[in-house]
Amino acid sequence: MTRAEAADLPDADALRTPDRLRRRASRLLSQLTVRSDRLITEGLARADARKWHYAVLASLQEFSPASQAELSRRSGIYRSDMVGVLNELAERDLVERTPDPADRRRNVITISPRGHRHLDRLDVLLDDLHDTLLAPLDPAERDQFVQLLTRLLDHHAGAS
Amino acid sequence: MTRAEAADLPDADALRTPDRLRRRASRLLSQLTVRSDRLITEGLARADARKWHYAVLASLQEFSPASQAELSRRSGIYRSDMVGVLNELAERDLVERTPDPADRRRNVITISPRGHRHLDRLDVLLDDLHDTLLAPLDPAERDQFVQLLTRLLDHHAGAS
DNA sequence: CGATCAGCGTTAGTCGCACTAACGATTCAG
DNA sequence: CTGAATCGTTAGTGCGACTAACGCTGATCG
Repeated sequence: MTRAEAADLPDADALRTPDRLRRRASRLLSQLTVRSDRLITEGLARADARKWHYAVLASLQEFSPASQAELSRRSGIYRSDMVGVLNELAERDLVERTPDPADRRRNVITISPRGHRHLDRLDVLLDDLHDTLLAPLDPAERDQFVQLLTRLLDHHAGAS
Repeated sequence: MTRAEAADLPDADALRTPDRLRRRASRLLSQLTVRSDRLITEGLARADARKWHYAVLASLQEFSPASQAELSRRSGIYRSDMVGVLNELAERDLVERTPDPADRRRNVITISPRGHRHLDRLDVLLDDLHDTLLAPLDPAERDQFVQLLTRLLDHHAGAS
């Protein structure tokens, strides 16, 4: 019944990881995240998109036009990196960037119709990718998992 | 009762993240992992250690002396990076590295008495760090969390 | 035996991501 | 009016996962 029955495998545990290691939540998290990131990144690449595109477009859809700094705060992307992301989005005509007449330090970022359609596509794509990511879990467990992650993240999202 | 009562905060949601984003397991994972990694790394640094030190020492403790390649497979550390880790461990006299007379390609890595003691210290340190990492969860939830992570990781640990 | 292929330890280097520092320009606060 | 804060932007750091290639050794097999 157990794995011990596989006695015909000579040195089957040659690549076994010590339990001490396997049980550590920190390790499980980072290992799983590497896989998750790869899955998502490759999936989005097939749609000529990156994770940040989604983050910015989603933020824009929910909170109408916004400045770059505001998008940065909402999406968690550093404003130094936001520049490049918006360049890519503007190249693809998913977003329009115009100087703010009311405050000439700011840019006003607006999501375009193409941007909306693209976001919709990314949403179904991501649903799909998350379906394979969470494949071994049934719906209730997926909710639980997301809920646990959310609680942990919220708890550690305060002061640095 | 709800957060809506905080009406005295003028534009309280200036840094709010769209729900679309917050719910994605992939995003929760990577965000949480950044925090978790930082917590662990900083905690271990205070004991003059790194994550990999623990991984290697734990592997050694469970599977007596081993070659570098074997340690690499068990711990998930690339053998190109294993070199540096073992240098650090050897510097600290936590590990001994000697050429294998039986197979002159290999090195035989042995954990020293100091290494055992160090590993024990790291274990309690990590227990502590994980306690703060998982602080918002009660014991049952922590088990659940680890179990869900394990199932997901096992599922995605196959062919790459 | 000899040739070939695989595994070992090591060095070097790539790529992407989170993050910092500093800049000129603008706006806000005292 | 002066100093502080905010904005967009450029450049660069540090680190973790990962690849490529090397010289050496050992195993395989005709």
